[in-house]
Amino acid sequence: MSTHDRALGTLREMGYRLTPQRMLILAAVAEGDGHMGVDEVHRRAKEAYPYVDIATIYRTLHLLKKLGVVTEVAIGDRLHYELTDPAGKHHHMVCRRCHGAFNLSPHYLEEFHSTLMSEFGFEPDLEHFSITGVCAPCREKDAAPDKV
Amino acid sequence: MSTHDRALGTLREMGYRLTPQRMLILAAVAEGDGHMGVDEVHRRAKEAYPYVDIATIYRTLHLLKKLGVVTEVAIGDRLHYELTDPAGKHHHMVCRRCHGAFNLSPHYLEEFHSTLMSEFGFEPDLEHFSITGVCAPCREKDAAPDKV
DNA sequence: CTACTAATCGCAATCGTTTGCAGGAGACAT
DNA sequence: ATGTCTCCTGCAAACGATTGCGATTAGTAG
Repeated sequence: MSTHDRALGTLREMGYRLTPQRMLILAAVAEGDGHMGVDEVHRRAKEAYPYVDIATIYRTLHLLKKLGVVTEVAIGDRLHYELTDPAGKHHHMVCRRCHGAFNLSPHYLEEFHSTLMSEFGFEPDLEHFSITGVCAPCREKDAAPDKV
Repeated sequence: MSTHDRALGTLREMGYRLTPQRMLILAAVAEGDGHMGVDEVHRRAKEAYPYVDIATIYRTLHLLKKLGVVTEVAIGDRLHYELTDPAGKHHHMVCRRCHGAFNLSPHYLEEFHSTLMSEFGFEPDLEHFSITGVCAPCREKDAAPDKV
């Protein structure tokens, strides 16, 4: 049973209707490898059913996110979506140059989390967390620019 | 010489024009205590000159940010602006409940920064950094709800 | 002070996202 | 299969933010 099928079950269990649009949108996110932009989900969904409205894409992605079926990732200043990783949560490092997204184990944030808690009593939301920066390959390119 | 005056000088030095609108907008940010939303900057600027367009507010704030005169802070999902802290950079912890913003010394992120560098060669942008979460007072309120 | 030039502005159009609303369709009982 | 009840959808309007464009104006030179 795929993550995708299980997600359809989750919808029903939580009392939400299983509409063609929702199945289409979920399928689109599941088929795409990695993070998908809203417009790409829309484009894919329209291939199967041209009348899906962009508003439905947004509403459905928000619903799936609320159910924990998909995860929201900020890439640049746009939100992207991916099937929630069943092997465990992870964060993202997003490269400002190439817009590549790299997974980061939560382990690297544990200490930071507990420091904020003990020092300030501040409980940070680290689930919806992505760090912008420059990845190693792009930094190398900057340091030693190729002949143009 | 105030930070505000120095900022006007910075504009001229960098070859930008010193227009009434820019002075108004900078004054609005300087007068406000702490982070100001774009609409509040607009409202204040309009008090002195009712024709300032919201587009000018955005363009000017982006310019001032590029010059390092103001700092952009994400509060909730809206961007806010404050005069760049001359006493040194700081990050923000923003409470998801009360929308309060608390300063965080960069010191707390140093180790995280160097870990990402050494482990992944990833150079994170930690300047434009704010952490969403729940502050101590709001957490207490949650734990021991008052009689309504 | 006047004239010139390009930066800057206000306006309006546009973008991506969200929301209100009326009609359409899942789910469930009969 | 039919009906009933809501949830859900598509449409269009609205929102905050950005951009193109012609008009205005800051800065500089004469």
